[in-house]
Amino acid sequence: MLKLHDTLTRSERELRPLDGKTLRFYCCGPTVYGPAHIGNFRTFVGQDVMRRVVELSGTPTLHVRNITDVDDKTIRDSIKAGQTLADFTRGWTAKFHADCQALNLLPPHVEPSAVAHIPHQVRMIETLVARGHAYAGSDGSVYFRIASFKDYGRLSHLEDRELRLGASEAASAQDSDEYSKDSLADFVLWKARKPEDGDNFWPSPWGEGRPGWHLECSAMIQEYLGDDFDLHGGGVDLIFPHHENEIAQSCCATHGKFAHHWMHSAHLMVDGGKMSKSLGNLYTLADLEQRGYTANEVRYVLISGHYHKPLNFTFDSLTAARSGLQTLAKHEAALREKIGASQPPSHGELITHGTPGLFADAWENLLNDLNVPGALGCVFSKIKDIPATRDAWLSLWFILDALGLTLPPPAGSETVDVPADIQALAEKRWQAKQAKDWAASDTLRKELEAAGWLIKDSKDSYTIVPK
RNA sequence: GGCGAGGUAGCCAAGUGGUAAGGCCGAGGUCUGCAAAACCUCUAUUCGCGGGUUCGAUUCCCGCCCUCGCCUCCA
Repeated sequence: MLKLHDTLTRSERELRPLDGKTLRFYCCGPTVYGPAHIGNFRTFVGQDVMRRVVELSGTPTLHVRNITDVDDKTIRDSIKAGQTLADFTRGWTAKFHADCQALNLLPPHVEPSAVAHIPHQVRMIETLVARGHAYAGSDGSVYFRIASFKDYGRLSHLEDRELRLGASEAASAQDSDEYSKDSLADFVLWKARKPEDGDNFWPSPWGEGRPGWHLECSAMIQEYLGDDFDLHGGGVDLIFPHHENEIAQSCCATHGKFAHHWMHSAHLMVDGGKMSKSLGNLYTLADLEQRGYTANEVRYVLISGHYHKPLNFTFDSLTAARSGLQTLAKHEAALREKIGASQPPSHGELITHGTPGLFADAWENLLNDLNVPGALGCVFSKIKDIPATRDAWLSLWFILDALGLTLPPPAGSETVDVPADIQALAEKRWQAKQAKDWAASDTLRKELEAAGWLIKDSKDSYTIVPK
């Protein structure tokens, strides 16, 4: 049974499905107005490890992750791009899916889009208005009345004073919208149509407009997971206001408790500082692939720190990931050959037949609040002396699958096309070497190196690899 | 200012009231004509700083310093 830190109670709690069968959880997904960056993916990868551990423990999951395809940024940028909102977000959603697949993320069972659930959101607002938790402002927007929910601030542990402080700053901004609210800290559920929204508006009992950001998650959670569900996750920055607002909306619109467990991932930092576009250190998967790194290497880096601690991303860590994966791959390949196995077992096969076995210590680390670095340490400690048995091999894959790691071909095993002239030079060197003409042999090797090729000799043959 | 998360070797990063996993890099060795690969060995008397509790603290308590995040549209 997985013990997972819970943000709300600030303690580690066992993650038990409410219905005793399936772990039902929701993760806040991306806003599709551009490529997701590796910081976003740190959160998704962490959630993926959580899901894999739960499933490998024998508990099936119901994983729901939304696509935010309507908000200020998607509208703004789609208009800028001269595309309809639907066309614009479809493209970025496809890119997101491609990245997820490259990173070996298990696809959610349900991936609802905000635009496809406008009626659900409108219904939820109607309920909130009917129950006195929401009101229409003078500007045609609808707001949630924070004062009507006594537990507001419980997740983020913000006191009334802090909430008011934020509100007073908003007031100083003199945004005319703010005056439509009863309290400056109230947040918007339905945004009245504005000229800059273009064609992107929907009808509602309060006039044309579009839903506020926080509402979509609440509405789609109710639709797919009900009033109570097991776990909700996201990055730490979503704790406030996003998740706080979700709790308020959902608890007031339903009679449920909403999420029974909260998982938040710490931020990814770059070169010791925060990631931001202005600093030029915001990387996407494509950026890193262009520099020659693989998605699997990126995944390794993203899980190499505990999800609850800030992780510093550097290119050195990416290089270290490559070497580490290569070490694992080498031993795994040798083991596989010895036992005559072919393809690694699939996630599904491991769920039904897999056990931690030899790597029980690594598995314990994972069950202990997803201690991935600890688990990796256990794996590396044993991998060199792993017994040549099928059980050991399956146990290894049980852990690797929990981490969602795939292994690259061991270095030197891949076949590369060697140009004929290089091939000829290499052959000439081999002949010189066979004739024990070391001087000629070394000269030819240097020539080959200058051309970008390395010669690796073995007892009675050699291989040519690109430098 | 408030709230929260962190500060462990050159880099990344676990962990524990009893004297510091693992990875990467680096060094030495075995092997090799020399390399490469592989394998072996080594690399923090010390866990941000100062106090306290304790037989004993990196681990608990107090104070301080630093980093990061949130404080209404950021994973």
